[in-house]
Amino acid sequence: MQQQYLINIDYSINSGQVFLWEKNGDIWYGINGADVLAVKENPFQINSFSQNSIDFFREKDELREIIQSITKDKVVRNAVKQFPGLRLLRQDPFQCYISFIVSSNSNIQRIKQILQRLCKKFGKKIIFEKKEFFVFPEPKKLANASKNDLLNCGLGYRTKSVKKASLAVSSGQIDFDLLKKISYQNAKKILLDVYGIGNKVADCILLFSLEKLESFPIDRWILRVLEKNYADKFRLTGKSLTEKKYDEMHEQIIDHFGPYAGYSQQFLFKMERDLNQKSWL
DNA sequence: TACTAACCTGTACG
DNA sequence: ACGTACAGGTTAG
Repeated sequence: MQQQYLINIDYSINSGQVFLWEKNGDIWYGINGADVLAVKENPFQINSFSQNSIDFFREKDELREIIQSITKDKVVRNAVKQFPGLRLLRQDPFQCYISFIVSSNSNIQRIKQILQRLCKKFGKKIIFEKKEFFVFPEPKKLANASKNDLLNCGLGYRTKSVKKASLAVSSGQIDFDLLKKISYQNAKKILLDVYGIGNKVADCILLFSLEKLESFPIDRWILRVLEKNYADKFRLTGKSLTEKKYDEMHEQIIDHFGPYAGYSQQFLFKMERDLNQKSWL
């Protein structure tokens, strides 16, 4: 019964958490901050340019306990069964932060395109396993970028958000190490002060890069899952998700799914998008 | 407090 | 082909 706690790289990469990944043969290559990762399965193996081990695939998570904890109903049970080995990923915080600011009102293909352009224009070029990569730019670099250069990356109206958010980091207003240490609620409050970050984006950053596993990003896909399967359980009044409603819903979600709710979100999200045959990377 | 339109831009439909 | 809607949301009013 250990089998189901192995890691499935395809599921994990293709679940909307990351954008700067490419598959080459049976090896996935991905940008993670200033680092480049190379990953393959059977057996699972990960190499990195930096040689630092950051447990990107959260191999040390107690999946057995987590899965048991989130399996509170048959919907999650099905999703977990359908995607064995799907993992949350531990991302570089700054890259994650910018990625999800860029994701607003956009789609995966375009998000990827924009982020690739940012890397190419502002990131350092490195050679890893005989291949050329452009890593993710440093906060300072994006904070100092000209409006025009950013626009040329395809950011559109998100240019202002990216610039301000980068400045917030380079100036020290946003300190990811600190955010990791404090509570979910407090860290979220701080993130929400940044222009361009709302509830959903904040929750993505907290879940995917700041160790807040109780975070449960609610986007239109998850909303669909909840409406379809949990209409009786969670209050879903009205059309739009106002800030207050988002908070209320999160509270009900934690009550139901527990402290690892973020993992349940990832399974449900993956399931719903696959069901609708939406494309990934 | 609750609700809506507007927002850059590429791409998928009709 | 060519216009229009829509995309993992946020902000301003």
